[in-house]
Amino acid sequence: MALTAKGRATRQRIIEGAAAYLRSDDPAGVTLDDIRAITGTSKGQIFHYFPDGKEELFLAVARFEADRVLDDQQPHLGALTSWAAWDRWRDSVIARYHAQGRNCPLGALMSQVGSTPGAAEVVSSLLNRWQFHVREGIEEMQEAGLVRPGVDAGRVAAAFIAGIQGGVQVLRSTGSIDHLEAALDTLIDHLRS
Amino acid sequence: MALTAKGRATRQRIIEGAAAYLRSDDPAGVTLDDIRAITGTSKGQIFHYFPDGKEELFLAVARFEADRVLDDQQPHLGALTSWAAWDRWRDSVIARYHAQGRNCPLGALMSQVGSTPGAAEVVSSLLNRWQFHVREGIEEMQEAGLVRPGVDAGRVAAAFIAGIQGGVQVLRSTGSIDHLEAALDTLIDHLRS
DNA sequence: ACCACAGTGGACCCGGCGGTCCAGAAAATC
DNA sequence: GATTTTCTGGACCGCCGGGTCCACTGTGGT
Repeated sequence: MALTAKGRATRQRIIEGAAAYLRSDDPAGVTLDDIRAITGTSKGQIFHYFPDGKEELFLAVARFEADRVLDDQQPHLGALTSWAAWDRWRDSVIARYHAQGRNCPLGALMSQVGSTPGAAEVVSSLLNRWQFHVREGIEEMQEAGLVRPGVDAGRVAAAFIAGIQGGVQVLRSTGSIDHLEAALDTLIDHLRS
Repeated sequence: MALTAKGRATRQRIIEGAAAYLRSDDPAGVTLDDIRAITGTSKGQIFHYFPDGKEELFLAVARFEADRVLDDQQPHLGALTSWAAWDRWRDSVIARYHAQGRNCPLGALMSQVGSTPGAAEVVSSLLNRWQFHVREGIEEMQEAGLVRPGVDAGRVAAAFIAGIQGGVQVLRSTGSIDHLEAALDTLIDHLRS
């Protein structure tokens, strides 16, 4: 399948349209017809660009969204070298999810994990990269003498990832962002102590 | 709808069978026909006991599972009055989810949240009760002088809930229980410091 | 013994959704 | 400008799954 410039544009339009739609609705209930309508395309095009149908399209959306998640935290996430930087990162995460409300792109991915095998790998990769950045940040703080050397950077980074994921999940379920804030603040406190 | 003893038994059989099945499979893909087959019943019975169909049945399952989640952590969760008790609780949570692997009853509930309104309330209530017990534990430890009074019990309890939820979610996505352990250990460490 | 109502089984209906197919428009290649 | 390839539109199909219906079988009360 060789794509022309026009073809690539259409394919991208489908992915981004589907992503936006999945972000704002129950992923399980989204149909190809919805996406067709939203993106102003036709069934023919969807299956032209994604021969394996829904699964392939959703996987492409998952990859697209996974990249967005980390991009939205930059440049803060990439340079956690001072307490002020940590606070800025914290604020950016809170702000992002606060704005997004209960509609989480990652949630859409997660719920696909069970069904499609490739999705698990996308989520896994995202989580790894995320945790890596946090761990780097902790280690840099340790080198700068700002965090106690006894702290296990890998372990605390893992706790951050868990706390954020859980906080977002609670946000999705209850609409309250308190848990996300509590998790971030408590763990940053822990680093400071 | 007056239920005889037999009726109640059948109704319960449906709920428990459905719960077990939902626990071990992708919730979104489970059909009434699956449940009918598993529980050895018929369509007629399902709609006899759950007139509103799938939604009502799933809600009943959700309530059933929500109770189980807390019951499985007892008696530890109800008496977090010493460091040893906290460790036992930690171990029981890890053991439970380790045994359960990537199949999480709460996950099934969560993915229903978007669709059915009642599910949100069930999850919300579960999370509240859970967090309440943890908070009580922290406060008791403070009263006993084992935890620094400066710790905000409510906030740290919220962080625990977030950490556990996130840890379980990572477990579901990647199959690794490391994040759950890291979250619990880091937060308990935080209390100890 | 009878009757009323709970319990049970399963055939059936119908709408929705993923997926197929093909014909025609646009565009690249020569 | 002819031909080949890509792109687009939409009619159509088949299956699957939730829900309905009704006939039949217990079962408990009087």
